[in-house]
Amino acid sequence: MLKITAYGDRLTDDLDGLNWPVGTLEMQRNWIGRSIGANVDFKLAGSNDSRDHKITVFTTRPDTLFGGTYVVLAPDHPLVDTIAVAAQREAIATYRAQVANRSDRERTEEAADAPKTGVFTGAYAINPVNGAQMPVWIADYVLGGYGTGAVFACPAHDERDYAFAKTFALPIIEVVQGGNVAEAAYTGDGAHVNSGFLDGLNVDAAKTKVIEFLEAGMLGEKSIRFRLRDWLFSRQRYWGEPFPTYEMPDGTIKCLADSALPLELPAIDEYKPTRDGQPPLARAKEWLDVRDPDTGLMAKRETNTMPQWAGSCWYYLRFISPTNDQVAWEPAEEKYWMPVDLYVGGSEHATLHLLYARFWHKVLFDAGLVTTKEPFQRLFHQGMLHRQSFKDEGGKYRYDTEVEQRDGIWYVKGTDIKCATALEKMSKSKYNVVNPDEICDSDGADALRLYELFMGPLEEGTEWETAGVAGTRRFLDRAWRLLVDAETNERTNKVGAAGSTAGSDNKDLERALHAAIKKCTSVIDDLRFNTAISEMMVFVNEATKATAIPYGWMEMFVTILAPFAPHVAEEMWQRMGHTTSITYATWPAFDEAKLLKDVLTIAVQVSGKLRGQVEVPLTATDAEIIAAAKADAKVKTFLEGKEIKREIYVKGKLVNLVAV
RNA sequence: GCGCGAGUGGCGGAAUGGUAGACGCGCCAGCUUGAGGUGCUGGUGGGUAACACUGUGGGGGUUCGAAUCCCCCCUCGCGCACCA
Repeated sequence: MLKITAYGDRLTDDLDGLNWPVGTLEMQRNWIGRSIGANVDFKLAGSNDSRDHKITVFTTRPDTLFGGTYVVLAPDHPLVDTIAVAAQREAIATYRAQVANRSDRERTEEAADAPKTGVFTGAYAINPVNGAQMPVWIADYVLGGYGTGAVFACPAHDERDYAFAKTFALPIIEVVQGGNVAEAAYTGDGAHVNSGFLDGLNVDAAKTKVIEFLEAGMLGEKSIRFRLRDWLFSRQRYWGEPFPTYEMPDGTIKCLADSALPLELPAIDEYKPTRDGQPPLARAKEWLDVRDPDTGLMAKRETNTMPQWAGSCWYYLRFISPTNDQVAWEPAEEKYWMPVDLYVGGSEHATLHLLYARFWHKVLFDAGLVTTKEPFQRLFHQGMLHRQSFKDEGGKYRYDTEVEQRDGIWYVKGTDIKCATALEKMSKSKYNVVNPDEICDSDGADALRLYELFMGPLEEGTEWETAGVAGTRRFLDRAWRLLVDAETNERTNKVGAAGSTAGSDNKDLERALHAAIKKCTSVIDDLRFNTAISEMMVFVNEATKATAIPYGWMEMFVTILAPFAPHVAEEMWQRMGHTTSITYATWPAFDEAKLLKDVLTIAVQVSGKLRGQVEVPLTATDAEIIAAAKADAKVKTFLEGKEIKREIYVKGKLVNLVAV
């Protein structure tokens, strides 16, 4: 077991400084599930309480103690047998049997207001805040494994307790104002009532005050609980890192000496557990026996292996010093590289790998082996590609090449076996993957890569459409032909020799170039590549129409294309006469001034509706622009007979004439 | 049930308070071609002869102006689920 719960607070609090998707941060918080509340002791009442038994409950709402009307134990709570009165024992036994019969599935599909079941134990507990006697019940909505396995119920302000109280006609006492407890539990904030020394306080203030009261009277204390459980870190499988430990005849566990590392998996004949239920490693009879160098005694190796996480929890650290086999990583390099600046990975890791790795990293931090408290500063989830899948009547998935459509219905080819279709994430097991090798063969790795980036925002995931690759392929072909004649495979003279400035009076082309540079520059940090590719397409479309392209402009274009289509860009770079890789080319700077047109095109609205467009010189004053807008023939017809109440000018964009 | 995210042409998607539909796929037309494909040029939300008009899941609101902000609802995806 690894004591991950000991890090629950830090794993929650340290999320605050991370640049992660908000949904993922939320999922981690929920998974760790920190609840801040109190443990409260309830003494047992009645004649049979000569023994010093008490029930400790955990609650996040100690402020509602005055509204407590009964206490519930989990059916398997150890006190049940002790406190149950004789008359109820049979009913309790029956109920426990019933609960044991319910499947996990049944249990987990239920919600807070699900129908409640339970049995009275016959015992009573005393409410520590007011001395009230409260019946003690058992019910399966209280879980033995969470908190203390016991709760006090305040039906007025908890949905589950409310449903239970209604079922068994238990009293409901309002202690927080704001809802209508005759109809439903009220879980919001409000002033306390019927609560003695808490009356008038809101929830937060009342919590603080009641915890002070409990602690002063030795009746309970503040308590933090986690939904997260400690981590069982062993598996009864072959394929996992073996634990470098062994068990001495007296049962003590020892670690292998450094000189005996690394411990490698032994070869075995069958990767299955043994007949008597031992893990597969128990099959390696000779490997199992090891002599303890200290005592000379024979000992047994551990047969469990580590789970898959053992490697994924620290591989990023090993990547820092991959060729050094003397240390796991070098401290100086760790200092230089850590934390990971950008981690791109699927959201399916949100609560497992990403939590486990953070935990290991914190343990290593406490041991002084890493210098950052968090491993992954920025996290980005790429979306998943989806594609149509086909499943035949027998439930077997089929490849798209195995099916055909007749009269709008899909069949397995040449048969009458119908197929259901669904849009699902691409997966080998769903037979709906597209083999990227085939696309590389037909259209090239650059066209494939470009299309994947062009499909939409990287984090969103979308439907794969193979036909779309044609678009990025066409774009690359067109870019290539700016430079190379398709027929002769020779340099075109559209782009002149190095230094050529022919075509530099083409303002539209220059604007498209600088717009593309600007976009490519900004999107690389944001990982929003799709719009950058659009801008490069605009440039290529413009350049295709141009008769000449200045050499320097072409160089800039090829440079910004390189990160997106490295192979084509590299070849274009060479064709332009370069002898060193484009990787070393300087990233071009864009010029804001070159993004401007010679004239401003101003949209003209009348009362918020677009009615015309006017072109004005860049030097026009606001007043001149508004005058030009009013003078537009089409605009005039909409102003006819109306009075202009307001004139709004949005710099460089539009004029809105509000007229009635 | 709770939490997070998303709904825009035939399709993928642009635009995050200022001309909705950039760019691409598909489709239509013209040129090129013996033909087909490729390539090039133009067109393509709906509606209309043309305008007016209409249009970003639905309803309401704020604003001179809303896909964008606010409120209610619907649908879909992901996660968690009787956690006291």
